Amino acid sequence: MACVQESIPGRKHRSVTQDDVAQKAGVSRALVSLAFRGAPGVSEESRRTILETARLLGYRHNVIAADLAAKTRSTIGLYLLDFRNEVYADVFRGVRDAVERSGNRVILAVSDADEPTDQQSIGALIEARVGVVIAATLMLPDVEVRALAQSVPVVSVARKVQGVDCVYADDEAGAAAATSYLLDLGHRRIAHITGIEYEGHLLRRHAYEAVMVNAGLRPQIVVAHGYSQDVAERTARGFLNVADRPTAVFAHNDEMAFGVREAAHSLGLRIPRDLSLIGYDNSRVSRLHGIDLTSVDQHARRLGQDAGAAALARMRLENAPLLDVRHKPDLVVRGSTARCTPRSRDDT
Amino acid sequence: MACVQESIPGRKHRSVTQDDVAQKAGVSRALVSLAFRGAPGVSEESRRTILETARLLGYRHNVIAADLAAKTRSTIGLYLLDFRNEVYADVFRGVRDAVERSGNRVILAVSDADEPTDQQSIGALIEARVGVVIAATLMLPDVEVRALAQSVPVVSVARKVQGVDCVYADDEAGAAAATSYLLDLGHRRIAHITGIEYEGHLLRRHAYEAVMVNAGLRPQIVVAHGYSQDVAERTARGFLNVADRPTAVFAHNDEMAFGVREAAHSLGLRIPRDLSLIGYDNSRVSRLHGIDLTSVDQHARRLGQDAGAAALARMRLENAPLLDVRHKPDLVVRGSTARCTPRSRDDT
DNA sequence: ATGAAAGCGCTAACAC
DNA sequence: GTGTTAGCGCTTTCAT
Repeated sequence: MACVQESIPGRKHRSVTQDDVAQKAGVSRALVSLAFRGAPGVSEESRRTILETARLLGYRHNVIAADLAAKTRSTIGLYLLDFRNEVYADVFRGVRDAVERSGNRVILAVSDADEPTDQQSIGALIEARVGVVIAATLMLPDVEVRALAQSVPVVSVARKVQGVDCVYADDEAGAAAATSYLLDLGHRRIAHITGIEYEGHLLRRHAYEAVMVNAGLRPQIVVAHGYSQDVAERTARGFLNVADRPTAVFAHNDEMAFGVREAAHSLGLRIPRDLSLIGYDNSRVSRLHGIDLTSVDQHARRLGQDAGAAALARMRLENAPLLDVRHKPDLVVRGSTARCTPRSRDDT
Repeated sequence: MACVQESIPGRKHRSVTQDDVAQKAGVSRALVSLAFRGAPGVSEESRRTILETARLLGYRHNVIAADLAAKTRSTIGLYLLDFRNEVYADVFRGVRDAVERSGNRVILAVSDADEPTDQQSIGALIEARVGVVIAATLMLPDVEVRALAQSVPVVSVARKVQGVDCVYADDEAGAAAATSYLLDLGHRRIAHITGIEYEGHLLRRHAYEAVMVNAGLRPQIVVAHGYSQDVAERTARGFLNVADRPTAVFAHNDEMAFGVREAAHSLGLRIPRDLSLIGYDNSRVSRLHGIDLTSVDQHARRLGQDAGAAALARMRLENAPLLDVRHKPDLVVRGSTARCTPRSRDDT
């Protein structure tokens, strides 16, 4: 959301300062500063007069200048991969839950799952002098993430990266559960649709492959040019429109599952009669009547909460031991999955 | 997302400064500063050496300190009412479209449509010394908004407020179109579900009332305790579960429409056979197969873009004339609305 | 074209 | 308890 170059100069201003308050109240700046932070060493009387005159003058504490003077950084930078995917709104809400009452600001950098801009976005956060970066989800290689972590502590959400704080769900377990469930329903031609490859997020794909191979089946992996509904829809129109199409699809996330769903419908395939479908994220939409999508819940809001807490902790103790929080995802079965029937498996 | 009180002190740091660069390059700080902003009055040679040593040292421009020194404010504060409602993610993306390449940061304050916290959230933005506040959507009374605008210029999105920059869609036109469409389909018992009252956002409701009264019909307005799907669902279970239930519902927004939809289904009512439904926002979900919700599009991303542009303009020219951008909303007809049949209108 | 000095609004030592 | 003195990292006159 920001970059170096030519910035609009910004609004000139003249605001009420601690000096103004000090003069009006007949005390020194320092005392005003102390009073305002509830620091000890200020008499009840002074404190009261100071706070009162401050209110009268419309003074507001300048956290920016305070950070500069104290050589601290109290703002948290939050990087979100994509706002079209509800899961990131959930992460945001989780972070907010955790940070809300702490008095720390959050500044945002949002990227795009079809054309990620991690480097640049995180750069902007660093430029804005954030104390910690919470990143959900980084597509950079692990080495690059560690490099970034040299400039500022990073809390990686939904992806494990060696060497930085991590909060994530067990993707392998989630993907394995989804794939196994489809196998149990009798499906044999099960495809997996995913997006651009990047280190550390091949876990779902690998787990799917492992389960398939283990069952003596041939994995069918379709790699789309991104992770959005649109991209998935275009891609799915291709691989669903063939004679030996899969009878079930496990999608990398709900967004992509929705794309597959739209494509299926436009091809006259009905879910789950002709095609079983599983998504990932258990988004609110997946729960709607008429959508009813079987999905894996990675409890994104919870991840956000933990990440927020981790960020605050990292702020206080620069050298605390690295965090590695792994949650267990849950498969939520709904109506988009059904037994494989002759109708769906018209080849056998 | 932030408040005054007891903030976590923040991370101590020690970063590379312009001083470091100046020393290493054998010039003065001032020159480094100039060089870095591409200001005139620096020889090509100096500029090159400075930029090069900066890169070597890993120097990053400190926009925070720069703003302080220059007495400017280059950060934009963005207030969003609720993240569960996709429309606000769209506004965000619009703002980003507009601000992206300008080099200005955006800091966020997100509230909750069921328990709004406008005052506090905007306060936090002011505390963070933003140059402009873009607010979507404020629930404060107009007077209060104008009061806030004393501290910092406000761009109101999706709501018209006299005395500040505004970017919004014509709610009366949108609501009238929706209501009229239901009338045209033969519906007579048309309910409108909306949330907590607040000044300036009664427009949809008023337009609905006007159209109904004009057609000689009795308006049925249901006021829920918020604007979310959950709240709407609970409320709808009540007013749909009666003998002379409405045959059509016009909801304040898509979120509420989804709530009504869930309630209807849980009561065994089918859409549109037993109940016609219209939402507001034309969200991505409304377009999904199986949802297919008739809705009014207020082009939220576009609103965000205009608001972002307005904010940047306001930063440069404090005293530019006030903006008042009104867009035309569009009714998008889908499958959730149908002619009123004896089946749905079992009373006539 | 370059440097010196002052100051943005605040905090942090240390003195009184 | 309260005031004084230095800065934080940067921009901005104003000299040179």
